Amino acid sequence: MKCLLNESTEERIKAAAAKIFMEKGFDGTTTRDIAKEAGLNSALMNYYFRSKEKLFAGVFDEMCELFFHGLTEILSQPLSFKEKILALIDHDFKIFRENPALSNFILNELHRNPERLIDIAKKASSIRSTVLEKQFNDAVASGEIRNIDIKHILLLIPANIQFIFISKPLTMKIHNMCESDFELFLDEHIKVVKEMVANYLFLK
Amino acid sequence: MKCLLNESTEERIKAAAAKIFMEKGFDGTTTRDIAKEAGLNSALMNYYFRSKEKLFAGVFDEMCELFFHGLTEILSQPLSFKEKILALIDHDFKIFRENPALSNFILNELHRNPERLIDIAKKASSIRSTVLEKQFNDAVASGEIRNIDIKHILLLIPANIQFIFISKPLTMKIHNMCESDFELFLDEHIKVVKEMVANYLFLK
DNA sequence: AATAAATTTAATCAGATGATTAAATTTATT
DNA sequence: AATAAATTTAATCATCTGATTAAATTTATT
Repeated sequence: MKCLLNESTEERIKAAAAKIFMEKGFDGTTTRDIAKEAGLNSALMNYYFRSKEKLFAGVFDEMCELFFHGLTEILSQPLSFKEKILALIDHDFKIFRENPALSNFILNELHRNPERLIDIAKKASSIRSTVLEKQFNDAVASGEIRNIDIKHILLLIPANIQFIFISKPLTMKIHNMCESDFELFLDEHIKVVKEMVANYLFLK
Repeated sequence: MKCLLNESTEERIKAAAAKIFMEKGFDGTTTRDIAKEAGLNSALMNYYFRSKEKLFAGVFDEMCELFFHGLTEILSQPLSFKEKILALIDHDFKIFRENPALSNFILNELHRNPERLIDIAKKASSIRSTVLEKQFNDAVASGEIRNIDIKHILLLIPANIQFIFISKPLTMKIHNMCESDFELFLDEHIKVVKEMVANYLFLK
């Protein structure tokens, strides 16, 4: 019986699982939660995915692709280093804005379960690109970019993009923001971030 | 029977709970985990704290005090706005460095359980201080501080201090850092952060 | 020293959880 | 149309979990 909505059962389970795992984390999510969200019977988790853990691993893998998408797509493009940074900021800000729980989900899971790091390094391989490193060094040598270790840059960018989403509940509460206030704040904040980063990193 | 170490049973349970909750979160922690860590019998959770939830609430409350300590202690001191920012950076960096899992713990819990925000606003009350706001406005008017909404500053500072700890597992993996490499990186990074923030915020 | 109160222990409970099972149903193949 | 294969369902299982219970032990009080 193919489902009512022309979506396969497997896909329905995965979509429901992604939603609930993102909200409640692995431990806080029961197979019955997922089944309810999908409108299916909980035995199907095991029929299609063998275990809750394997279902989670699949969801986590896909979310990591999304998390690192900016790095993999932007940093390998034929752009100057400066252009890459600005493009990365725009790209990542868009991704995280569309998936506000993503960062918290991935980073918390890495605290909870460091073994998942084993597979994750591959996805972040573009960070370790020697091409990028050489490009960076040339930009420093030409006086275009501030002379700091590239590792700091690769931390400053996600810090200033992701933290606002990680701290969203807190920020909204402290400043009494409704959802639309927060959206306006996001628009402003990304401008501040770009200005600050440019001001510090780009010397000419 | 007072325990071997001259610490009360209640304190031993709380300390063990804080440790395990910080590692595994609420859902991932069992009362038996805590009992084992404390070297006690799990029925004592209920004897002393009535429930796992109440034990957690006590631990969470204390961790929030620590999380907001910089804000409550530094922002109310008789310092210029600029001095406050620099003092806050140093203070917070020290707190989070000593408690690297703190930020992830608090912020993830607020995602998982937004009801905890009800009590949290009180602890962050110094953020909403009219004294601070006036001081900030004066500093802007005198051309000392960049003219942006203070909310952005109150986000940039924790972003650049806390994110490095939230993303610690990932950063260490990506850059193949051992613990001492990471400590060195921290020393460098805080310098970069201070320089970037000063460069952007402080106009004279 | 005897008694009361507090604390601790070990066993047990009721409900929840991931997983399994077997039957029912649907889809695919002959 | 009959049969086989795949999918779904509902019940059940074994284990775990927070909580309770009653007995044992320790500490405090008289």
